[in-house]
Amino acid sequence: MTSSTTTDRISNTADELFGWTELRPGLADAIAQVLDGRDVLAIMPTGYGKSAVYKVAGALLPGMTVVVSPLIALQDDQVAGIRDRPTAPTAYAINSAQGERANEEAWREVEGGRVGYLFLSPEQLAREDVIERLAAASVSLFVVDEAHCVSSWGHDFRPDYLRLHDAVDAIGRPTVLAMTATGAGPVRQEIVDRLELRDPVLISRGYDRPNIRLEVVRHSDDDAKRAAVVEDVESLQKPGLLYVGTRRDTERYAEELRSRGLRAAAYHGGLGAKDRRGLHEGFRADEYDVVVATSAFGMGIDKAGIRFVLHAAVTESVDEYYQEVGRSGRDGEPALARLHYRSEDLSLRSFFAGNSPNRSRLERIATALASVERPVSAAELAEATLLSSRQLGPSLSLLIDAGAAVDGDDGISAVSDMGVGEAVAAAVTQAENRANIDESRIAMMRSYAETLSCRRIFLLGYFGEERDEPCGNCDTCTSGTAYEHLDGADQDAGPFPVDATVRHREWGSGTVMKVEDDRITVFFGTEGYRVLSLEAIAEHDLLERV
DNA sequence: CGATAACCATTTAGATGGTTATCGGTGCACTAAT
Repeated sequence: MTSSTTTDRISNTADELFGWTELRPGLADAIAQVLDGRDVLAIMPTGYGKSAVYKVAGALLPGMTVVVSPLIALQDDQVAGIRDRPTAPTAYAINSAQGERANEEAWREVEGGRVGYLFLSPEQLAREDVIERLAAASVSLFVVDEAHCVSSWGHDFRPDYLRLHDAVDAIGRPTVLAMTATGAGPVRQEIVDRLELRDPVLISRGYDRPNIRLEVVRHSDDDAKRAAVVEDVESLQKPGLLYVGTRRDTERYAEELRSRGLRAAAYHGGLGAKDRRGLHEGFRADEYDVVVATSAFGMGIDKAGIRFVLHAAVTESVDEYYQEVGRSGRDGEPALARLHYRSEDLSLRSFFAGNSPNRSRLERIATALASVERPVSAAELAEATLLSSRQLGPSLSLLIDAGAAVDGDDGISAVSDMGVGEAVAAAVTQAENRANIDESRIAMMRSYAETLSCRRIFLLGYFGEERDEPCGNCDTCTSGTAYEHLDGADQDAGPFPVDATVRHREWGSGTVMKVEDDRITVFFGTEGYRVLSLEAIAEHDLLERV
């Protein structure tokens, strides 16, 4: 429990080492819980100062703090930020970009016990040599920054995110702190499950951003949409961000905007590291009116005065949308989040969601697992199947998630009573489930774009915060339709309240995410978000509460 | 799925319309060639 001495130590350390005279609500609480040895999932908006949690807690704990950070550029910023405070404990990063010599120097400091914070990518933590050296050091706090990456990137793009719990165990199971700016219930649950957090404390602050005006403009014609987007950027107060769906569109829009005399730059993952850094810094220094970007632009952008975030294409989920939108108006001044929506744009997202699994790869892995006598490491398995770790990762996690392979303490093994054919079939089903979930997340994005209700009620409801009154600062409130479609009312009424666990005849168990007059939205583990009408539920006895 | 590039044919040489093919996001780490 938080004693006054703990409170004092926290505020003294925050002040003396980092110069913070006051910590925002929730931060001191999170620090106290970490010091108490509790795992913590902290959900706070970017710019809230949540890094203070691991900085202060890490300074007060005896050993080293390991921080898992998704981008090397982010690690550089974080290290530089800490080094700017001479009184703070020493910070180092270890990654492929800074060369052998710098890495070895960092390791020497780690071994000498002189490092306060060590920043690593999940890929580093998948290396055996890294784990051995960390296990020899004394790590007392393990931080997963931008923890939503576990859910959004772990499955296929960066599978090492799903194996972080192994790293935590192997270095002596320090306290785990996961932090992110956003996450609906299912995302939070996945973070907790995947990182294997133990009875975690959830600390969530500041979801609502009342100064951001929410708008959606619907289009049927692509050219008309493009024209409207360009016109918006011209007329709105700068600086701002324009998110588009493809790399090509970043160039196209940026060029068009430049031809109209605006300082516009295109940003996407295909640019070199140098260009990317230059653009970040230029944007921070107000050298651009607008950056036109794919979803690559964002994490680590800590700029207070962004006046608008426009979307010329829908995102893959409401989670991602809110994260991108949340980059505006961080100074508390009015800002605009406007989505230019065409239902056709959803198809690009569906294309990305529908990657079918590689059967022959699954077969090779399942065959190899069936033939080994003892549990093997992922590296051994890669060798045995002649697959690169990158090819192996996604297929392997499918097999594990499908229950066709076991990821135990001493390695990965097959499930004895399951044949190769059966294992592959289970993994394929698992992939279909995942595609269903991705598809349902896109469907929720469609719902947001097409709702006539108050958009803020919709968004906050999606993130599990109740609100009954229309916000007055979105387009549906202004047009009046929000007052004719009151979603948020009567949330507690009815047989299936929000957060209730339910069981569907076909889809298994799920959680009620949202309640409306005549229907409810439920998140199912295998299907994702589904909207069910209360009438149909009653008529066919579809759902029971458990 | 949808946008666009590439290709092809055409009541004759440049431009148009139709069909087919291709591509689309997010980053770590590592390697090989400069």
